[in-house]
Amino acid sequence: MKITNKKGKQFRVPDATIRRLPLYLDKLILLQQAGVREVSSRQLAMSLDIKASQLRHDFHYFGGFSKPGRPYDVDQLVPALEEIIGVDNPVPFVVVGAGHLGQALCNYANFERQGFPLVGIFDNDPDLIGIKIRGIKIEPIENIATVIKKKNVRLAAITVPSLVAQETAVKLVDAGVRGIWNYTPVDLRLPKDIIVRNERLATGLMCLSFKTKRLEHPELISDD
Amino acid sequence: MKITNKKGKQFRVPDATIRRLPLYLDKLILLQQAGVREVSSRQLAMSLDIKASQLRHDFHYFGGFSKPGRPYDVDQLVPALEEIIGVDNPVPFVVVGAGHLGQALCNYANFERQGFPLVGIFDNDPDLIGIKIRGIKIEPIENIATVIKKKNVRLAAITVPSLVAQETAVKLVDAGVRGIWNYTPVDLRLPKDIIVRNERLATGLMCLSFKTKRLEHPELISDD
DNA sequence: TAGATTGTTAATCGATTAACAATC
DNA sequence: TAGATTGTTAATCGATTAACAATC
Repeated sequence: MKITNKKGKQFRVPDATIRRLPLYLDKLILLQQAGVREVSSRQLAMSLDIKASQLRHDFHYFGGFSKPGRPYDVDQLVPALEEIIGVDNPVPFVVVGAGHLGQALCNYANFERQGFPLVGIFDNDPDLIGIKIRGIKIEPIENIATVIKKKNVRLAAITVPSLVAQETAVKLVDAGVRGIWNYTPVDLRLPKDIIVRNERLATGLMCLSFKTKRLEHPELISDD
Repeated sequence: MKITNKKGKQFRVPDATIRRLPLYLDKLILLQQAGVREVSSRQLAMSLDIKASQLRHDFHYFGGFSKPGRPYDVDQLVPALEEIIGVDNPVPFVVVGAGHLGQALCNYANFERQGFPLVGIFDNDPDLIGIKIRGIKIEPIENIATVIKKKNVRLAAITVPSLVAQETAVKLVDAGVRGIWNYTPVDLRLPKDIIVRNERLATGLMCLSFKTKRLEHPELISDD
């Protein structure tokens, strides 16, 4: 991803770095809550099981979080990363589909703590409509557009049945959603400028299975 | 990951390749169910949004799925990949923690279809114990060891509260579990030969946020 | 045969790690 | 000062892509 900073200088941030930024922020918030004021690249990297030089290399794309000789100031670093990642202001999101998975997402307290307030839950099941989860009433799907426009929602999670995944996604995009967190096994067809993140549950189990299988047959492995 | 094949030849399979194997299998099973008999690297790669040469390169580590000039035979490729990934025989797994997330995982029909039968659900909440999900009764956590040993379970998903995540993981490992699918935000400390896969829900939202934020400010981007 | 396809190697590209001067 | 630390560049490592002979 190529981006331009405030001074107009263009630079390219590797995808691998982008994927690590949330992990850094995650750990730093924990440290902050624990009252830690300073952290070195070595400490922070170790807790994330990566090399310190990799962390400094990542930070170097954005530059100037500290000075040579001084460790990082946690209270400075947290807001700096929040701005880079785009969670310096709260980023509201909605969940479409209030089955078990949808409700699990809604109940996940960490989202709010990390700057993602839940502002809407939608489902078409009459038994669910009206029920409150974390203070949010489940609304019928036909209300999606209204809520999204009113609350200026940019992100939505989809946990609906496969059969209605595509049409749900289209409704969301039409209403203004820019990023979709797709928990269905469907390949959504959406305009190129819409970011889709697919969470494929079963592939996680398969990766685990592959790796543990190798470990059950030591004669088949030789770790280096 | 370095492995040795049946002829005793050692070779190293890149992690990136391992991560793609389940995706290949996933698509191929869909094709098989749709009655498709043959597929070229080009077709299969396109549906996964990767290059055909990458797919052939990946397959080349395991070798011999087809012959030059002939596309792949779906009915041959599926079992071959299943064996490589380690799902040629059913791989039973259990879910510990029957809250919304746990129940969502239990209800996910695709696991069974992909070779991962659910054989146990555990929770300590008296209101949940005894309830059946997909024919499986929720049992108290103290029963974990018995079930795992009896059914020879190697994989377990943890969706318990953070506070008891570590002790739950230890119980599982002591009972014989080799791979843990960790849905808690806790860094589990376990023996090195135990494979842990962490699913960090909040980082998914953060990645989405980063990318959509850039797209909202076109002046900050220049995609190449 | 002509067109399509695989297996396989080489070339390119990207990501990680090491090294170290500058600094506290 | 001595030890620890960052920012930054160069070196290494790994992953992707291109190219093409062999084959159907």
